Amino acid sequence: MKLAEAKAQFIQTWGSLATQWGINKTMAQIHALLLITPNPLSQDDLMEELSISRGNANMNIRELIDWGLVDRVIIPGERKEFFLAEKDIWKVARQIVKERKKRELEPLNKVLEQLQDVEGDKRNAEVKAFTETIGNIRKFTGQADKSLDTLIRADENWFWGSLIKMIK
Amino acid sequence: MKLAEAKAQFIQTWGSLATQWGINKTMAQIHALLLITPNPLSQDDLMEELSISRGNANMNIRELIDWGLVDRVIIPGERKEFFLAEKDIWKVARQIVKERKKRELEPLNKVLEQLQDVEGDKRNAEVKAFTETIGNIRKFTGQADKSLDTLIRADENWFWGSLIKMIK
DNA sequence: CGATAGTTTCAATAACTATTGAAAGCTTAG
DNA sequence: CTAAGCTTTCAATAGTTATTGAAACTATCG
Repeated sequence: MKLAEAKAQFIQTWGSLATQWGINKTMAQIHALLLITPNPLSQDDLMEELSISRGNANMNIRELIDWGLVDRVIIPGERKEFFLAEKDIWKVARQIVKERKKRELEPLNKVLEQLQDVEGDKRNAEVKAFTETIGNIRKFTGQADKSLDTLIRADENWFWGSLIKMIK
Repeated sequence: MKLAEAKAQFIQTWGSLATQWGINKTMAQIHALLLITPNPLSQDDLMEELSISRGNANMNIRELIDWGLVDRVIIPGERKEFFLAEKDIWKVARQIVKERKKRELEPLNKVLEQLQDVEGDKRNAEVKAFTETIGNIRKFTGQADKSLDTLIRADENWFWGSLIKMIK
């Protein structure tokens, strides 16, 4: 397979995978392109390679920076801004976990906490089923919360190493 | 908080969380309602409680069954079909991981494998960066694949227990 | 075998989300 | 200061995905 073809396929695969995870396709494609490009790219480079508009490029670059996956780079002598992605996939994964945890798991935990105490007779089957389910979900999300914190702080070798040892 | 209100909030929270993960809102809401309901519900019950159409209900119930999260239940003397959700959240989570792994991670691994060998000079910076990134992603997804398999097979206490011991 | 209760399908439509592109806003160099 | 180069915003529009509802289908009962 030729490089250009392989690049295109990677960008497109990454983009469609992202949509299945509630992530904007363009955002994933920009990220994919930056991941496989050794040097920083300008907004115009991204627009051209991916055939996207200025506004779209701008918005999604900003989002990627906000997620901590891409950095702005200044190249001396150039007026334009350039962009560079973190290449260490383990760091990328941890960063994504960290952000999604903050944006989703933590708010969910707050809601569940409020739902834990409903008024009503505890002997009523409906009330009982509700509080029980919410309680179990809370237990689960609470454990997930702690474990993800550890994972976020973890060093690659330590984490996979321990997990693999634990598995055997 | 009153039960009815709490139920409604849980259903709506679960539904909007789902959309952030590429899961259909109605599917998540039906699942949420079945999770907090002790007895099996009919399609008509679901349609009424969630104010959704027959077609929508039918389609998403089928999808939930397909994901292994909901079971069809026959109640003697009743002509209708009833539906019941698995209440053990740990089992639910494992089932979701199992399905997403099968539907997404495994196909991704196949694509990455093909992308691994591109033609061209290995000393070329572009070729080098590409093969290196793809290689790293493969290493990562390969490890994730194995670890998820273990997690899927794992028993709750064993898994969290070991993870917590490992963390400390 | 109808008649009836229940289920499934699917084309039309609605709702939602992403994308464009032109205009406004900055920033820097001269 | 102001013109040129570059970035950001946002209302309009396109594209995508979800939902409806009526018709077709299937199973069950007397």
